[in-house]
Order: sequence, then C-alpha cells, then structure tokens
Amino acid sequence: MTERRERVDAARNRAAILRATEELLRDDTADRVPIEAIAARAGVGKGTVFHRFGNRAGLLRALIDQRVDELRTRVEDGPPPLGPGAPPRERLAAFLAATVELAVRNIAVITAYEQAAPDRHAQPAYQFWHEHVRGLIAAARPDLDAELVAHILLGSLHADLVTHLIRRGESDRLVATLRQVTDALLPDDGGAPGGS
Amino acid sequence: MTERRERVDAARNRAAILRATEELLRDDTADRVPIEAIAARAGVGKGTVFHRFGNRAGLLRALIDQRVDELRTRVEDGPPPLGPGAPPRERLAAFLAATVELAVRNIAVITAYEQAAPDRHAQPAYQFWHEHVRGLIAAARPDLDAELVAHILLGSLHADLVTHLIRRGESDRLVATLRQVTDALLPDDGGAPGGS
DNA sequence: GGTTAAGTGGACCGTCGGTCAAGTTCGACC
DNA sequence: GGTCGAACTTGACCGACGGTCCACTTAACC
Repeated sequence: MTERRERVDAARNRAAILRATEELLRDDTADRVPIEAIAARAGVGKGTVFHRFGNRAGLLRALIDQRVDELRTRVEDGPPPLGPGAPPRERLAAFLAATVELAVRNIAVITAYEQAAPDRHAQPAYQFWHEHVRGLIAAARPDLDAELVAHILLGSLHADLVTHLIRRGESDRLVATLRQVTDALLPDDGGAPGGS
Repeated sequence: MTERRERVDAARNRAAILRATEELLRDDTADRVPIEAIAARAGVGKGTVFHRFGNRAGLLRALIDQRVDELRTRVEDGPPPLGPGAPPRERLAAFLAATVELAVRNIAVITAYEQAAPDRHAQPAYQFWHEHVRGLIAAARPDLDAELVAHILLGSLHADLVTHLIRRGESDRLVATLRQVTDALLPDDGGAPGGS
C-alpha cells in the first residue's frame, strides 16, 4: 500500500480547472457554465475534467469543500466565539454569521452546486454544519427539537434567498435577523460554556 | 376585446397534460420526467405541451398554482384560524401547518419545479405566501425584521428538507417544530385580532 | 532508458428542451 | 349545411450539454 502521490501535471491541471471554474462563475452573467467552457479556459480537454472530478457536481463540490474545510478548522480549533469556549448562544450566532458570509462570498458556486446536486442533506459539508448547529441548540435548549430547528436555520442559506439579498445589497440583514431569531430561541445565559 | 373562450379540444388537452404530469411525477421513481414522456402519456404531441405552457417551468407552475390558489382562498375568505379573525400567532401557526401539508402532498411537483425555476422569489405564489407571513409577524412583533423572518420560516418548505423528512416518515415534526419556533418568536397575546 | 500506471484529449453518443412550418379542427357566422 | 379564419396540433428537427471511451502521451520510479 504505497499510496502513490498525485502526479505534478495532474495537480497543475486540477488547480487550473478549479481556478477556471471559479473565474467563469464569477465573470460571466453565467446562468449556466458548461463543463466544456471550463475545460477550454483551463487549457485542458473536457475528458480531463471528468476524469478528475467525476461529474459536474463533483467539480463544484471540490470547489466548495475548500472553503468549508477552512471554516471547519476555525470552528473546531480556532478562538471563540467561533471556536470552542464561548457559550452556545454566542457560538451559534458567530457560526451563522460566518456561514452567511461564506455563502455571500461564494454565491455563484453555491448556486451552481445546488442546481447540480439538489440533495444537500446527503452532502458531508452540510452534515457537518447541521451537526454543529444541532449540538449548540441542544446544549442551550434541550426541550427543542434541535435537529429540525437546525435545518430550519440553515435553510436560510439557500442560494435563492442569499441571491435575492445580494441583489438588493442587504445581505447584512440576514446576519442580524438570524441573530434576532436565535436570541428569541436560546436563553440568555446559555448552557455549559466548557464543551467542544 | 371579446376575449375568446378556450376551444374545447384545447381545454381537454390541457387537462390531460396536467393529469399526465402529475401521474408521472407520482408513479415514477422519476428523478427526471422529460416533457416528451408527459406528452406521450397525455396522448398529445410534444409541441402541444409547449404551445400551451411555454416551457417546462410554465407547465409545473400551472400545476402548482392550482393548489396554491385553493389555499389562498381559504386564507383570505375561510374560517379562522387560517382565515381572518384569529390572533396573528394562531393564524401564522395554522398557515405554516397548511403550507407544510401542501408541500408534503405535492412534493414531487415542487421538487421538479424548484429544479426548473430556481428563483422562487420571483414567483407570484411565493410572493403571496411571503407577504401573508410577513404581515402576521409584523402585526405581532413590530420590532422584528418581519420580511426576513418570513423568508427564513418559509425556507423550511424547500423540497430538500421536506423530502428528507418524508423519507423518514417524520413530516409532522416539521409542523411541530415550526410551532416551537413561532411561539418563541411571537408574544402570547398576539397583536390586534381583528385585521385581515 | 525501460516499464507502467496515471493522466490526457476530443470525437462521439444519447438525451432533452425548445422551435417551426405544414396540416387539421373547432366554432362562428351566414 | 357550407365557408372561413383563427386556434390548435404535430413531430421532425436543431442545438446544447453531460458524460463515455479509447488511443495516445507522460511522469515517476527502478
């Protein structure tokens, strides 16, 4: 089990493809960016894209996972209130603010991804977010159905709402309103501040 | 401006197409039902479907509007707590319960529609729902950003969450949890019980 | 430098949404 | 019942696109 490293040309192409995808999604008014256009922009053949990422959804997922993993480490190991140590109410507010910001910054990728892979509940990235939110709610309000409340809160990150707000330049309102909602939901003192 | 009536053959075909769409979406394990299959099932040519409904989204919208209009009349003219007369908190809970039920009963159509027309904020049906919820929240809690809270609550009707719950036979939990959330959000007494 | 698994490319295929022009049918009016 | 025009119907056709396949190239390890 020697676990060969990725060849350098492959790595170079992978990076070029991801970069091209991002650029095309950003630049274009882009209702739809065909894989072939991405391949052309990256200077590779279409086959290479599919060989590397399997399908359209896999390509977009790779792009998203980059960003999500970065947030994940900040949540697991970073300083409070996003990282461990702050009371649940504060951690939740910080996390939702961070995810909204993530969604706003990557709205084009997220929109394309939702189209390509509509079942967000099956995605590891979503499952991580959900489990985190669920845990925080459960810690502060054991009487709530934390699992579903978490789904409802995360529902506000759907591309349609975020797009709508961005178009009107009001994405900050979403952060503020989520804060209003979570404040109404969770008690002031919060649960045990020690946990992970 | 004589406003010619629809020809009887056209009306018959319209009905047949809508029925066929519904059946195929229900029957099939149907990840994707091509228009051509719908036309075949309805016993008409593909061109007829497009002539009548414009495009895929238009067809699905026609199907959904049937259901939504029915709910709308119950909301505008029906008995409380869904219709006018009940306090906002009760009306809101009743409305959300009704929309969840609507979504559950029509999940296949809704899923297909979200795929075909991702921008729900542009849809008249959604705008009606949103305005209703927004108004109820604003009546009971003028200090909240009712517009956005309404979007967040309605976000829980996205096909992905509803599908997820149906698969686990737990769609009732969504109604109960939305009630938990709205109870936390709106005061017990509710606003002026008189208004529309 | 030889070997080989990994990587590459782009012609090709199947599917599908949507168009269109030629033919058919309804129904209004005589 | 006959005529006529508008509405309706149809399915061949087109273009776009996701995904496959395999002959060919190349990096990497000895």
